[in-house]
Amino acid sequence: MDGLPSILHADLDAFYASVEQLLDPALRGRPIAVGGGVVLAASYEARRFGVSGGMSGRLARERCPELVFVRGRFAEYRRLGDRVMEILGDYTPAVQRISVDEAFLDVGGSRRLFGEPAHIAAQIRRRVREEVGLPISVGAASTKHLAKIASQVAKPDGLVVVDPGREREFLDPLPVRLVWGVGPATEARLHARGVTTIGQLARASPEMVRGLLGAVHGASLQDRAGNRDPRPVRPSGRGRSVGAQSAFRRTAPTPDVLGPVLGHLADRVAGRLRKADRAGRTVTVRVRFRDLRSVSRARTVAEPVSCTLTLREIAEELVAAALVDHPGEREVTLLAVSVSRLEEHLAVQMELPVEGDDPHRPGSPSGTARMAVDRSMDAVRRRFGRGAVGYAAVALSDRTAVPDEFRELAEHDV
DNA sequence: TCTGGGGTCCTAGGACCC
DNA sequence: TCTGGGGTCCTAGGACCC
Repeated sequence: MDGLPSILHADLDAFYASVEQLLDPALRGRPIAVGGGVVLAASYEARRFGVSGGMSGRLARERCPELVFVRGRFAEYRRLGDRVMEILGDYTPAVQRISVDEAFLDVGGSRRLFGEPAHIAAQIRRRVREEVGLPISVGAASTKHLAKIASQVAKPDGLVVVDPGREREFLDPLPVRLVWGVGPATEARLHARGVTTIGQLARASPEMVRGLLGAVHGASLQDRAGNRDPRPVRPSGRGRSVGAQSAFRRTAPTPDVLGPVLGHLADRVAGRLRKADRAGRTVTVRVRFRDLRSVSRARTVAEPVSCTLTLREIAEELVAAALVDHPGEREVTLLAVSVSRLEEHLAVQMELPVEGDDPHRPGSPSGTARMAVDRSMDAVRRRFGRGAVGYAAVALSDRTAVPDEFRELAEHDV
């Protein structure tokens, strides 16, 4: 798949930490971590000490005694990420945003206006630096996958253009871990077969790779390694599921403790669904035990759910079922609730007369009462913010608690 | 390093239908 | 009576990504 390098991948460097250093000059050049109990992001200065995202704050401090912790200004991350995306949008409408700080662009149609892709990439980097004040790395190549690898190689604060005809030369010596879809488990299996570079994966026997990793996964990884994965840049679609989870210290799984946690999670999930005028038919819960093993239970219902109380009840039943199946587990460390098989579903709807009183039906008398509760909560929140009313965030989580603003940054569009 | 929170996709196997 | 074979929907778990 040699061709003109018209795909760009733009990725802000150590985004949260860079924003903090931008907003507070005293932090520049110093090792900083965003977060407290858990490191949500680390500056490059901190990474040199072995500090990385997901690490406990205590370990990070051990590795880097002069590490500066900052709380995190999440609204600023959203605002500055949006400004960067606006700059990208100046060069093409074909922008596929992957997360708050990362996007693909197809600039194939932008040559006449803005010049060659390499030139556009350089302009983007300069404008983001001058107009926003942040470092951004860009990769330019003939495919999304190759552009993404190029931007990773370019970091920090660099530009890598993979010229047509030189794709193999660029790709072959790189570690196989850089292939999109190769995580720790796949990497270990490939290493066990002596496959450590992308070139080796590209040239390995397809039978061996498919036997090792499964037909579909194996074939797609080899396509990527061989640069035969021509997926187009397309503006991101709507999400397929909505979920929320909460980790906490070891807790005996009694209904009086887990009920409020599930109420809070159901409220977050159902509130987002209603805001997007959607509802879903499959409810899934996940329960994690002390040893970090987890189990899930799911139920698909006939009528799409977006009501907080209904979701909470289903979640409670599923969690109870999971616990019954694992009677030996005396402590729980995480609960998750998610809703999938989403459908369009206007949150404000007519009261439909139906016989019986199944509260799970939106038109039933008690179903209508439930919706009225949701609607008035939603209205109060629209005026006064999410924290104004509702299920209190549960205080089970102390050290590991992550602020709601951070959760919102990770949310995909529903 | 014992691990936060948001997602996606894939697979195997069972239930059920024709 | 026992049987083939395909399709769909669903559940549980795993791997991966940002």
